[in-house]
Amino acid sequence: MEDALTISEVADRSGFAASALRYYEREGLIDATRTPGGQRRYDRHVLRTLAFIAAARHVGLTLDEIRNALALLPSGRNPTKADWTRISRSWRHRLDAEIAALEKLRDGLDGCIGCGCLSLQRCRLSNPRDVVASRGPGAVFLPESLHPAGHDGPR
Amino acid sequence: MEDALTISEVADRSGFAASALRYYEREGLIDATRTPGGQRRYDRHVLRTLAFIAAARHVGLTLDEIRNALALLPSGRNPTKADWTRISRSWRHRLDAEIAALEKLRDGLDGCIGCGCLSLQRCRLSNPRDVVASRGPGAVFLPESLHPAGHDGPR
DNA sequence: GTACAACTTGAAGTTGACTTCAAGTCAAGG
DNA sequence: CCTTGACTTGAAGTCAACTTCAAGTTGTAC
Repeated sequence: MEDALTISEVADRSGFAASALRYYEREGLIDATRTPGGQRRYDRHVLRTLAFIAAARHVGLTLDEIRNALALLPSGRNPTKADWTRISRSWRHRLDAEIAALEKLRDGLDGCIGCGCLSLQRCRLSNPRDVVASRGPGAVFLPESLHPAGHDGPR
Repeated sequence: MEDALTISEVADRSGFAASALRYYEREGLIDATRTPGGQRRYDRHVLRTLAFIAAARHVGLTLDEIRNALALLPSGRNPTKADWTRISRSWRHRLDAEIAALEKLRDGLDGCIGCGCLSLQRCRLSNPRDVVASRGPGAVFLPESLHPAGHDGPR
């Protein structure tokens, strides 16, 4: 069958580096069969999974979250359109939340930093929950909906 | 003068861990004077800078970018409202761009993954720049293999 | 004047998502 | 059969943005 793709073919077609594909396999996000000699061979099916992973990473999901999402796919049969729709639906919420948070931040800019009132005590920009850190280390400010800096796509 | 804050006071008031404040100082984002014994003392002014840093991190700027932004502030006098406005203006663009990208992604979800057409060749979700490797032979992995399941609309 | 919390430093550790490397093995064309 | 490029592995390196640690010093309350 012509279904068997080598790792470099998958790399070329998916845009992921071969090393990333091996990493994803170790992490349990994709799988591959092996030739008698031990080299990986991929079903074309993996390209769709990789497209999903790329989009999910784009949205800011961690590999851990993506693994969980992929676990919702049926293991036996090929995923249907409804399957993909179901697991991508949660992104909607995440995206909506992120967009809302960013818009709030943007609108806050004009009223808060823009007006020069940037105050730790009052400003919801820098202290959105008005919670002063007695909580754990770091990242007190960042609502979870926002992905931290260093948002890099694949490759 | 009551302007001199210890590192733990600044930590409490800003929400940053003391270790982060030392790190930011090493990285040139904030500065501190020293007691004769070598302990840090901060001007209250630093709280505003930290609020700026927190908000900027929130937007997704790297410390490097933030350092550059802070460099635009006048070094001698206290920053005025106009100064903060000026350097935060670029965030507007960044935020607008991020929001636009997320909205595009979200809207793409319904049309792209949502409809089950998730295709590496065409989908702007996974292939946002429309950079296609060699225009391969046709629809290699278009959802022929997928069940033509009932049309469940988005949402 | 002493106890003790708060502070100091440099170095090393952490996390996530990979990449790079070294040294060896496999697959396919001629 | 031979060559050559693609592939394999585990280990180690990278990056940002910190945190943690160990060992020693300072500030201040009593």
